[in-house]
Amino acid sequence: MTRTRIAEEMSRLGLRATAQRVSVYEYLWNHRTHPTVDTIYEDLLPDNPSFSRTTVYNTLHALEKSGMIRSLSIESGEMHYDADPADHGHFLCTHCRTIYDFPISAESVAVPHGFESEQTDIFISGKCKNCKEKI
Amino acid sequence: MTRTRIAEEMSRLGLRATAQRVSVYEYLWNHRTHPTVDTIYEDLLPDNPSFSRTTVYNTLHALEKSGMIRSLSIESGEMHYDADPADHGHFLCTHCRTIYDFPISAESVAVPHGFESEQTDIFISGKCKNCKEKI
DNA sequence: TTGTTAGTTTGTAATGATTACAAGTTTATT
DNA sequence: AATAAACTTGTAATCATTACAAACTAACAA
Repeated sequence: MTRTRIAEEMSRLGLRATAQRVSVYEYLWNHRTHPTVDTIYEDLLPDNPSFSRTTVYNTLHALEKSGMIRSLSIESGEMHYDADPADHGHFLCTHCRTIYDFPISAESVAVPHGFESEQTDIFISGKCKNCKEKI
Repeated sequence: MTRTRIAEEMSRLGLRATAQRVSVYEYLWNHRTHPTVDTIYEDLLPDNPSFSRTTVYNTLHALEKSGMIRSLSIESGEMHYDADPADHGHFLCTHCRTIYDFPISAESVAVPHGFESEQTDIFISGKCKNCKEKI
């Protein structure tokens, strides 16, 4: 996704497409590892020396509110971020700490009658295929 | 559940059944509201003046490790605790902040082939029935 | 163009949940 | 009773996140 298209998408959602915001989203789009605020900040800093950690926080909150991205509290401690806001599950390997995406079926998310679901998080932790074979 | 039976269960799992630990578990057993560390601490303090917040943390970690309870990171910020370790979903009402339990079906937890699931968390947030009707 | 205003960025300081640690206490075992 | 291991407690540190205020930037009107 080009920076121009990212900027257009932000404008469409009523967000000012500042250089910093575009950079954060571009980073998330290109790094599907569900990075933390700190990883994003540290990786973007070399190319944007004036970058502030607070800007990363502000941007992520704005993007999440507008629905462009999704936050994952799959680990206690730090938040992770995902450029894909569509419904899918997340698997955290307790050995290598990798977070994997996986598809979920519609019936997975059946809430009780009368309840209105706004956001669904399916977090599973365990051993991933790689680690299971290596250990 | 009596304190004696709680103590027996702890011993069975290789945990020392101290008065403090039994109190924490007894509290969780009787309060199915998924309380936070601070709520547990504040509520138990009047009857146990020497109680320490650190003991609540230590106890909850020990109980979780042994499988007697479950921790929920359904809200960023504070951890919630649940006396029921069996698989079930949690619904957080974004209006009244109540956390509801709900049943989940077996197919909800289908991880990719080769992956080994150790823990499953299904968190849904939205408006609960009560709040939807009142608003 | 210039001025005005609202929105954004940035750095620093505060907050608040959690963990680290060490000294004291309790429990299980001999 | 003696000993060692486990547990409790209070205090101090840690660390992600938020609050805040000043500087900056973009949009828009006169």
